Amino acid sequence: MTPLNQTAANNTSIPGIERLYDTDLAHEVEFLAARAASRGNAHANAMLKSLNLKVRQYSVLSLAASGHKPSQRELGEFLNLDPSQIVSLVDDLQNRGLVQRETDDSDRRSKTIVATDAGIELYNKAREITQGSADDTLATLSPRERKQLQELLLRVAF
Amino acid sequence: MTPLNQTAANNTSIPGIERLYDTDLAHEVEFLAARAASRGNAHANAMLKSLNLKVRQYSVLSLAASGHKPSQRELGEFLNLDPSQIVSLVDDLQNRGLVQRETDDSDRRSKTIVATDAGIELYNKAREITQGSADDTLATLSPRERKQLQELLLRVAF
DNA sequence: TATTGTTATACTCTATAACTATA
DNA sequence: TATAGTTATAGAGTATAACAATA
Repeated sequence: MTPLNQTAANNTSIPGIERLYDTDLAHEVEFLAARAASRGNAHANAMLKSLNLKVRQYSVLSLAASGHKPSQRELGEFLNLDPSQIVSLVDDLQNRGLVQRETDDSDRRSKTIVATDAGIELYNKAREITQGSADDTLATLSPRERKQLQELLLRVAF
Repeated sequence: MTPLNQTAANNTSIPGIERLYDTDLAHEVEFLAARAASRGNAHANAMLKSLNLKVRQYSVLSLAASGHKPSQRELGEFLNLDPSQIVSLVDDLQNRGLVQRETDDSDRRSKTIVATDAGIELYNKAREITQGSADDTLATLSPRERKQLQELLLRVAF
């Protein structure tokens, strides 16, 4: 519980939030993940604004453009979103001509979401932007460390 | 763009979202961080319900109990929250007798947030719960990997 | 003038339940 | 009876601007 970086020349408490790096909270993996994700999300949203996309929509578009023909239920499960949220996300992308709903012939309740040509084109632009955004957010990591982080998160995320 | 795990005996597409592990999105660090954080947050919220706390409130309580006497502005910066959100979080905790506002004598605009005895007591219980929650969420990692993840996230989170 | 906390407000996101069509 | 998608709605979270007190 002693503050970090206290020197003889500066024995008053350190100004700014660096002071709080010393707390229990700042050592909790879950807190750090949430903060990192929140920052990354905010930065990506800001950069995607040029395409009138948010990270949420970009994620759906990405899966729609993957060729795997996910159903709405699968999108919801993969993105940790409620089915009703998927409806409005897909509605929006469909109204913009970026994705299409196709009823699954083997189960006519289910609708698979696929990107249109325009959707794929926009996705390619968006992907460059999000990659740039991630480069910014993860700039403090070496390529090897970034790969390590990716692999560790993959095992926690699913 | 070829699906994973396709065998001769199973050359139709794999059911379930595992099919989507093959996508670009599933390899994006930012997406994985967001999903991991979302899951961890949901699980911790569910477990903290027994103390009538949410992760947000727990975070404020933790910093209030740290002995570092953070101001509301510092809480907002550290937790990536708007000042007005801090007001209502602190209001709530204060109404429950868990934290107190103390006006900073060196700058009478600023209010430092400190935990009461009851707040510290509840925090100790809550901390055990969140540790258990993190143990669940991070169960797939070895202690060494967990430490690695913590250190990598720390460098991305701030 | 600028900053801290506060209030008010609008907006977005989230969670829930009920409904339909299919299975 | 159960499931995928849809709709409606209430609740929680977020973002913005304006204000009072203080610097």
